Amino acid sequence: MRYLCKYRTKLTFLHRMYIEELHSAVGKTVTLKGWVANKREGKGIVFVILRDGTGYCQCVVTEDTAGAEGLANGQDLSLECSVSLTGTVVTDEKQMGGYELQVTAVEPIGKSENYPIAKKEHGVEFLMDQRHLWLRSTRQWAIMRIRNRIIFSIHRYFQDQGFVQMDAPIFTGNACEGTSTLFETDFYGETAYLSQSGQLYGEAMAMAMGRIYTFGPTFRAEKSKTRRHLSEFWMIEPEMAFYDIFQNMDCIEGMIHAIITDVKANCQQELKTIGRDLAILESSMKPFPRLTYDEAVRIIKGEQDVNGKNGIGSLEEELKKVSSRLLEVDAEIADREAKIAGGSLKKGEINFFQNKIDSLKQEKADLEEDARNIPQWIKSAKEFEYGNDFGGSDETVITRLFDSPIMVYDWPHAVKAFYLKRNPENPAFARGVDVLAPEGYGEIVGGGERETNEELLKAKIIEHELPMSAFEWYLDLRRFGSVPHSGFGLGLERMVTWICGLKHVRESIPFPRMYGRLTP
RNA sequence: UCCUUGAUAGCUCAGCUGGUUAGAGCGAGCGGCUGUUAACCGCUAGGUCGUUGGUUCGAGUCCAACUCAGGGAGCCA
Repeated sequence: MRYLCKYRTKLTFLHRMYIEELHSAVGKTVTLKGWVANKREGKGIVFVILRDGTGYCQCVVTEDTAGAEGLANGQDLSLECSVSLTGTVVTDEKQMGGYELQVTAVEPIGKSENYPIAKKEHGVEFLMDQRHLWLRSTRQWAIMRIRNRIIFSIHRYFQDQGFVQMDAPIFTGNACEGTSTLFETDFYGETAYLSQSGQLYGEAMAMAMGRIYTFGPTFRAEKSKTRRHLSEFWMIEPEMAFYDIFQNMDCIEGMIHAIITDVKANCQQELKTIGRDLAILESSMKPFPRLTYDEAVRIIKGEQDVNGKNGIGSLEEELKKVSSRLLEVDAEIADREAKIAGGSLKKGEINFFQNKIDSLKQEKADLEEDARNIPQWIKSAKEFEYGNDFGGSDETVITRLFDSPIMVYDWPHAVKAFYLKRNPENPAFARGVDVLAPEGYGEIVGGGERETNEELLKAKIIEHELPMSAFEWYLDLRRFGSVPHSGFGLGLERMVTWICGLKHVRESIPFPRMYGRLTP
């Protein structure tokens, strides 16, 4: 017995493989280690969908190949228990991944009883409470792998060009844009804040390195309950000496193109799993339209069309579509409920109808949400006052008209941050730039050219009622070798959300921290 | 902070204008069928209807307050 165990361990070790490597092992005997993602049973046969983090593979256990003990072990497997399966690799086009394992040995590792996440739709709150387990689901697996790829491609984009990565501090003493959205904490008796941006430190480092980027967590105590907000999120903030706002825009565009190219090349399976419409990613590979604030405002107010489409008009159309779809959904629900009530259906059909009704109800709830929101958006777009910053709804109105991200620049200086440079030709405007993602995703990047003049900066700091003393070191950057420079901040989670086409940012980060959510 | 929607079994939801022992499907347990891909058949267990108070002969259903959650505004990436 002891000998057998030793031998088996050695054999297991020798042939241990990851699912993504199976293409090189057709006809060979290998061992896969992972978790049971799904299981279907028949008489004398068990189908196990095994996942090991690199992919999914159907493994078939029969008495013929695995023996009576193997079959019994296979039958005992439960959802999400861990197991080591040894068997022969065969090709099977019907399977996800294209391969199947004909199992010869089943070695249970860790049990799993009453796994809470079922093969059925769940509510958001329930899933969020189970986030530590939800991450194992196929869809979440795919999203997290795409997130990983995006992070990697961002590093590569900047490293390839010679940018230096730097880490900005998390504890900060100064409030960058007022104190209302900062998390306060005690720092040896002093008040410290959790960083909401590494930008000012990035500027200092750019004067040392030329071009840098930060990549770290940022914290904002905004009590926002929307699909775009997190309290803790990751931001990439490049800062480039001797770049003006237009070179800055080139850099942003290049980065986003690099991310899309990389994700498309390396995450095909993942994109397919989440059902992402790739057309919008394709059309985002061209240069992004660059609009001034003035142009963007005209579009939002419906005074200017884009490719024959009107912003407000298209929202009104959308509203009509929502109402008519709502009627269809209601009719379909009523129809299916009547058929179930009719009593002539078999149990399996009732089950199928019930599932259908559940998802229709979900769609109905979403449509009703839209029906409530869209009129508000139309109203706020019509009433948009020149000179204001864009709100979420304004971004929705304008981005619906484009099939790629757009860049809006030259904002009224009064509504933007103190550190932005004025347009030398028209000081009413600040050289800020926002990148708005299409499909209503809104702002994914905010940035601009920085003010280089010490006196203008001081005036702005006073205007924003910020404590001058906290910015002395920052002003030093203008006193000693000030140069034109620019930078931007990319919200990683918003980027992931857009690339994956998610409904909500909470799925774009492993453990979201948001208003009302601190666990798990 | 404001607006809006909601809270009924482990999960997803019914429960119409207040009326005797609160329902379904999934999941779980047991048994049978099946090279299966969230659609097979049968049986069993499982709920003080978010909390508190009120109206009423009678409240899951009506009213008020609170708590929690979804979405939106503001603010932002």
